[in-house]
Amino acid sequence: MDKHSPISITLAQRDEAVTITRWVYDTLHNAVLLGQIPPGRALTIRELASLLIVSPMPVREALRQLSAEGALEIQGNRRVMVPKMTAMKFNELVEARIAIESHAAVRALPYINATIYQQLQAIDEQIDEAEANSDPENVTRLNQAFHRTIYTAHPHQVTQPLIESLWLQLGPFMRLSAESLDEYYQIDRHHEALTAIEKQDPLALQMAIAADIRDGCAFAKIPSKLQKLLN
Amino acid sequence: MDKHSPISITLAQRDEAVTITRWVYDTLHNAVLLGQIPPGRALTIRELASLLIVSPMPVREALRQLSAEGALEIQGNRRVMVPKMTAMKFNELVEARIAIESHAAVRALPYINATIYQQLQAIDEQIDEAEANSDPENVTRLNQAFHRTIYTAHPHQVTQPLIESLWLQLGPFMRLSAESLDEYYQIDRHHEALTAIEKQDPLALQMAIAADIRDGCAFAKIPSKLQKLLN
DNA sequence: TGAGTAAAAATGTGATCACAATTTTGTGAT
DNA sequence: ATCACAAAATTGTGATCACATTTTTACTCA
Repeated sequence: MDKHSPISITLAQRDEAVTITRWVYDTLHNAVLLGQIPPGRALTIRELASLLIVSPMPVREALRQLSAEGALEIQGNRRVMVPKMTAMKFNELVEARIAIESHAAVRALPYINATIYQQLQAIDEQIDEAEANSDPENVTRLNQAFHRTIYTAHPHQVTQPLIESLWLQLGPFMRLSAESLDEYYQIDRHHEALTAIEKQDPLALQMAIAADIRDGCAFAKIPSKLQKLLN
Repeated sequence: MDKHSPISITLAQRDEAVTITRWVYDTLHNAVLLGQIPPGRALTIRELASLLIVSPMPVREALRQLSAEGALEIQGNRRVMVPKMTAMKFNELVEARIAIESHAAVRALPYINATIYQQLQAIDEQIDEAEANSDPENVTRLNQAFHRTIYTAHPHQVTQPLIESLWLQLGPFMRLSAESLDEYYQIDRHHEALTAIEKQDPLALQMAIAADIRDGCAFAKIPSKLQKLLN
C-alpha cells in the first residue's frame, strides 16, 4: 500500500455532533504538530481515508484546509506533503513568530485582567510539572496554551490565525526542541512575562515573549540538532 | 433564488490546464478583494455553482480554502459569508499589517537588487498613471503589487501568505479608501520607500511602509466613511 | 395585524462513480 | 546490471446522488 514509510497517526477524540471533516482535520492537524508525518512523505487521499476509516471526501476537504493554513504543501504534481524545512526558512519562521507574537502580546496586554492572569499562572505551574516529569509533548502543548491565552485576551484580536499558521509550520520540527529541554538550562521567560503583565509594562512583555520564542528554538543553533532538522 | 441582494461577480480569466477549483478560487478571491460580495450576505454552494456555471464540487473546495485564509467566515450554522467589519477589528487589522509588513520589508531589504528596484519604479509609475486616470481599482491592485514585490524579494520569505490573508480581510473595505484618493492630499510614501531602499536604510524603509499603510487606511478616521464601513 | 407553528423547500455533508493524468511496475535490449 | 519504454495500477478532480438539518414559506389563531 505504501511505497514510503508507514505513518502512525494519533486519532483525535471523536466528538459526536461534529462533522467528519472536522474530526479528520483535527486528527491531521495534531499529527502535523506532533511531527507524526515525515516531511516530504506523499500523502494520498485514499490512503488517509482508509487509515482513518472514512470516505475520501472529508479527507479531501481537510487536506485543502490544512494546505491553506500552511501545514501542508500542494506540489505541482498535485501531491500533498508536509513541507520540507531548511535552515533559512526555519530562521525566517522564528523571526516572524517574534515579530507577530510580540506585537500581539503588547496589543493584548491592556485586556489581561486578574482572571486571565490567574489562568496564566495555572498554566505555568502545569508546565513546571510537565518539565519535572520529562513530558516534552505536554510541555509544548502547554507552552502554546500560555501564549494563546495572552494573545486571545484581546477581544478584537486578528493575529491568532496567523500565529497558529506559524506554529503549524514549525510544529513538525519543534519536537527536537522538546527533546533538548533538559540538556540546556532555560531561564524562566514565562515568569518574566507574568511580571511584565503585573506591571502592565509593554516593553518588558515584548522582550519576555521574544526571548521565550528564541529560547524555545535555540536548539537549531546546535549543529547536530540542525542536521536532524533538515533530513 | 436569492432572498438577499443579487451578487455580480467578475469572472476570472479561464486558463485551460488549470483546475476548475482553482479558477473558482481565483474568481471568488477577486470578488472578495473588490468588495463585490456584501459582508454578511449568505453564500450557498449551489447558488455560486450555478452563477459560475460549474458543479457544486469545485465551489465547495474553493469556499473551504477561502475560509481558511480568512477571506470568508463559516458560521455555526455552517453558512459561509464575508465577515462583517467593526471599527475595532479594522484598527487591529491595520496595526497587524504595519507590524508584519514592516518586518517583512526590513527582512527583504538586503535582497532587493537593481532588477527588483527597477520593477518597483515601474510599478510606481503605473500607479501615478492610474491615479491620474482616477482608476481606483488599478491603484489598489498596483499598490499591492508594489508591496508584494518588496516582500517576496526575500528568497526564504514566509510572511507573504499571512500578509495576503490580511489583505483579503481588509479588501472588501478598501474600496472606500480608493474612493477617497483624490479627496485628501497624499504624500508619496512609495518614493520614500524607494529612497530608503536605495540607501539600504532599514529604519527608513520600515517607517515608509508603516506610513504608506496608515495613509491608505486613514479614511477610516473620517466618521462618514467609517459609518459606511460598518454597514 | 402579528405571532406561533407546521409543511415545504433549500442547504451542507458525505458517499460513490467516472475519467484523465500521473506514478509505478514489468519487460526487454544493450 | 542499467536504462528505456510500454502496460498496469494509482491518484486527484469533478459529477451526481442521498440524507439529515436548517431555512423559508404558508397557514392558523389570537
